[in-house]
Amino acid sequence: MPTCSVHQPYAISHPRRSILSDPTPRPVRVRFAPSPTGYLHIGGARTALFNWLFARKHKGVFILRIEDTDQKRYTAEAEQDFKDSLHWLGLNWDEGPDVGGEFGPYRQSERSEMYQQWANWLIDNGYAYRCNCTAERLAGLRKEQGKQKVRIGYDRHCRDLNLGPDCGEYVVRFKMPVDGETTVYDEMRGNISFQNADLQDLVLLKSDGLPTYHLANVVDDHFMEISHIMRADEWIATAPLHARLYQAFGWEMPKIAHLPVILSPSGKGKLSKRDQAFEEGGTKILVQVREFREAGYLPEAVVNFLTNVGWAFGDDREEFTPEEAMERFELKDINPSAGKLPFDKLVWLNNQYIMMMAPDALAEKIKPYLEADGLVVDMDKLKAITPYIQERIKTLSEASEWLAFLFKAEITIDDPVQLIQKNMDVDSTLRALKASYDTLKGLGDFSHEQQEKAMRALAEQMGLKAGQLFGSVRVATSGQPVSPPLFQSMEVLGKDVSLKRIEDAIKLLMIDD
RNA sequence: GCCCCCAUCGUCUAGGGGACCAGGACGUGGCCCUUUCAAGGCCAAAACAGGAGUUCGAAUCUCCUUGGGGGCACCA
Repeated sequence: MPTCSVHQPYAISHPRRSILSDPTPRPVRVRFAPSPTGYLHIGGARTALFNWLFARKHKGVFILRIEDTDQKRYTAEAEQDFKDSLHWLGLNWDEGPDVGGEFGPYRQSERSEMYQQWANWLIDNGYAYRCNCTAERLAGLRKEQGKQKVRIGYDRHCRDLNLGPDCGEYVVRFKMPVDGETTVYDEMRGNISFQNADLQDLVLLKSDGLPTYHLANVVDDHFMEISHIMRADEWIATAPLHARLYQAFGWEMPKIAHLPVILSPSGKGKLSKRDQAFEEGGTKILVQVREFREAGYLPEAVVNFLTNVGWAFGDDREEFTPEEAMERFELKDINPSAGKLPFDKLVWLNNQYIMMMAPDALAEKIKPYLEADGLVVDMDKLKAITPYIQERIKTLSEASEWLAFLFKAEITIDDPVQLIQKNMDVDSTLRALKASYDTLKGLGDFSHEQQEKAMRALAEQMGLKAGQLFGSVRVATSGQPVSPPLFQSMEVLGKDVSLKRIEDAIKLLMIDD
């Protein structure tokens, strides 16, 4: 028997908003309410995106709310990453930490008093109760249930004990109806029904005085006047609890839609940090938004990409702006089935966006990635060459592979054999390089047009195919069998450096021979 | 084990009873273009998970099976 005093329930009248009787449609207010316990996950970003799209479509308000009630897992660094990532994607919030708003504070740790107050209200009105079962008892219960291959959860030991606030360390649990059923209307799926007998008396307030998600999200959504909830699939199972909570409080429940989750490319479970190590068809699997940024994807491409997973623009269009998407965005059009991210499509889309950019703007975007790879960037050179790599790079970070030879004083040719083109040998290659050297040296105008004119004539004169002659010079000047167009490259490289490199290649080939 | 959700080409999807021997995109293969690599153009292979039912008619509606996913915490 419990040793602590029995708490007598009493009814109090609590001031509360009643919007039940208000027939006017609510203004659209939606929120992204992440728990910053790690870096922003791409699936979280998709949830945020859909909320944002919906808010913008309806000229509503998009709110960022930080759910930091799990003190053990929350980190400030994670919260910063969430904000940075959201900003990077262009998903700006109208209310939230840093921007404020009249429904704040927007960090749950700053609202604990409110949750306690409403938890007490539930107890006082017979909708919830204190439970002082120890963690050991609960663990034992679970173990026993596991042994018997049943899972009925908490046994409601304290449900009718009417424990008072002086019963030691306690949690507050919701008194779920034991019979009947609870139906939740999902905007995408329609009615979802649960037998109350299958539901549990979940914890609302933890023993540290902080609320669980269930209490906090209901109280906050109500007082922040959230009109529509769009959250991940995994919340379906607890949706009936939330519905009962709204009912107990006498509050109107926001309309709700459960977004499909993103699956792991491995085919096993949800996409998770564990998938980061893998790749698919040569494309690295990315999980956190910051990884997409680091890998050189453009935020516009990522947003476009994400919008088309779980929802489709229609008209067989793959490329569109957020503005175009928000015009058509409807909850009912969201595909309720979970799916994988088609990374190959992102690679393609990113290249499409890169090709659409103004070359100078692209050069500016590329610069930091080159510098991150240790290159000292000459902006004039970069801008001059950018138009020629624009259709070749899939990501910004790939630019280094294409351009390093322009920004390095010395290049190395791994294997001199690379200088020798198809159907050629050392001698013919040496002749070709020497003739190219003389031809290029004789040029007064080192523009790529003049180079090409002269070199084509040379090829013909020597009885070589353009690819043979140009290939040797390409390797000589760039150190690579694959490079941006040869003459444009040499123009940017400059006449002196180009000739020097051809000379070095000739020497290399002679020594090697 | 129990509860819930989901199911169209390899992948992302269009499709809301006849307009579908199922359309698009990525990827894949082939051809063209071409100084490499790309980009671009053309062409091709490729799917309604299975079974019952409703209906004159089903990818579309219902049920069952199977498969996948989620949940069953003092985490969100």
